[in-house]
Amino acid sequence: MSSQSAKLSKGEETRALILEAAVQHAGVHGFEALTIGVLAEQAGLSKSGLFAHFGSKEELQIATLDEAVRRYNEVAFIPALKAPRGLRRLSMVFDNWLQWLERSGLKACPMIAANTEFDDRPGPMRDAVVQHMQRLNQEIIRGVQIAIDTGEFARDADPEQFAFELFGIISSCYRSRYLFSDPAASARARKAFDRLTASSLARPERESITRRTPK
Amino acid sequence: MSSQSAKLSKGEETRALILEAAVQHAGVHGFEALTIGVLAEQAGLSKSGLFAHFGSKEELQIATLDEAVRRYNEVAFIPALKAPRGLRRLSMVFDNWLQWLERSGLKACPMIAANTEFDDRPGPMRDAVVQHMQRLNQEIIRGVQIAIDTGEFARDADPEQFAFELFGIISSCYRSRYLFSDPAASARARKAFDRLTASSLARPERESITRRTPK
DNA sequence: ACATAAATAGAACGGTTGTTCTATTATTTA
DNA sequence: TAAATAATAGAACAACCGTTCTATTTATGT
Repeated sequence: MSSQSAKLSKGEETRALILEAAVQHAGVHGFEALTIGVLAEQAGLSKSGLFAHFGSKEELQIATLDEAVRRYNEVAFIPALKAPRGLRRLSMVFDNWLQWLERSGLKACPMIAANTEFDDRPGPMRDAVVQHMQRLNQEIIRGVQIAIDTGEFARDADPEQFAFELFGIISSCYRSRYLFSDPAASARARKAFDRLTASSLARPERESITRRTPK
Repeated sequence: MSSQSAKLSKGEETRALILEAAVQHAGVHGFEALTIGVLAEQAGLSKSGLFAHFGSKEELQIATLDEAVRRYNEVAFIPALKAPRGLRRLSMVFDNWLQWLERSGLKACPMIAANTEFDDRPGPMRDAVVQHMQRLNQEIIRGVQIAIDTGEFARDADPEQFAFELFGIISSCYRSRYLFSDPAASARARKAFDRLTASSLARPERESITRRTPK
């Protein structure tokens, strides 16, 4: 089940090795702390040797973000597409999202780090973050639209609002986990997600669910 | 209506001036980028002159975070306490939270920056962040509990779950605003908040609200 | 195997980092 | 106003930053 390219040139090989360390480091210490020297030592290279692979620190940062997103898609998003269209797929996208750090062996999420680090600092790095996040947002919106099409969600459900709230749940889950060290974080996120989907369900189903604890 | 101390010593005065610049800088560029040199230049001081006020970079970071939290309480949280107990107060806490950056003239939120920057990096700075955020979380929980006591919220409403989701809405609002530049961000946050409170309302009210668009 | 190209090392660059000194001013207190 | 104290400046420190060179080693295509 090895997914990609058959043969890596020496350059591509070490580049991948560098990005492995870089993704890990960026998540924990941020993209600005992604220094050439530290990274070179961590990868067993000289500063100039590592530098030659990217040409500038900024390009290294962008390459690291790209790699993080690539991994997210590989271990979380794409696998969720094998779930049947509609609510179940949406639910799997959500579950995989919550688990993607453990799946890829990361201690912290580089995407979230990049998000807050560059959301108010114009430049190529910010542009890259915006592009990636917009795309992810669009995927969620599309997933909701599909759930409307299957008839599971109400026709007047609001995909953009759904995506907005979904991002919020993920954010809060990360804070609960890594800042508050709350073991119930994932359960709370699940509960929030269920409440979110319940409010989007087509009417007959929705009533039956909101009333399931009538007393 | 000038709230605090009558007279500032020269030291306290420049310290406040430094922290003004520091809070602004930390929000945009992060707490690690809170360098002595840049900050000294920005405040019109020598490096060593500024340094003497804090003793270490770490203490400067902590002082900056403390100042940011103090301001948040001053312009957002405390003013919301004059709203009547219960849902209306909770609603005002939420509104003021969404507006506190403009109210204090900040371009980015230092608390959120600190949150993602130190959530996975042990040390005194992380401890300070955790403490502040736990306290804020506790205030929200207490606000929900009050709304239960007034009878507005159902007796089985879950204050911790409410706080969890509230944090998520705020987070998502910031991303929508500053990363996506979405002018509808605040409106979406409001809508999410209304949906959140609706699901916590005492039964009679809740039914009347969830059914307000029966068709 | 050999020529060509790619990958890496090492030294050096000016600049900045946090921090520690010693002086020298300002400010407060008596 | 004089003495004591606090606030600030300036120079120096080793350590690191990103980047640019020139060599030298290693991998690649024929």
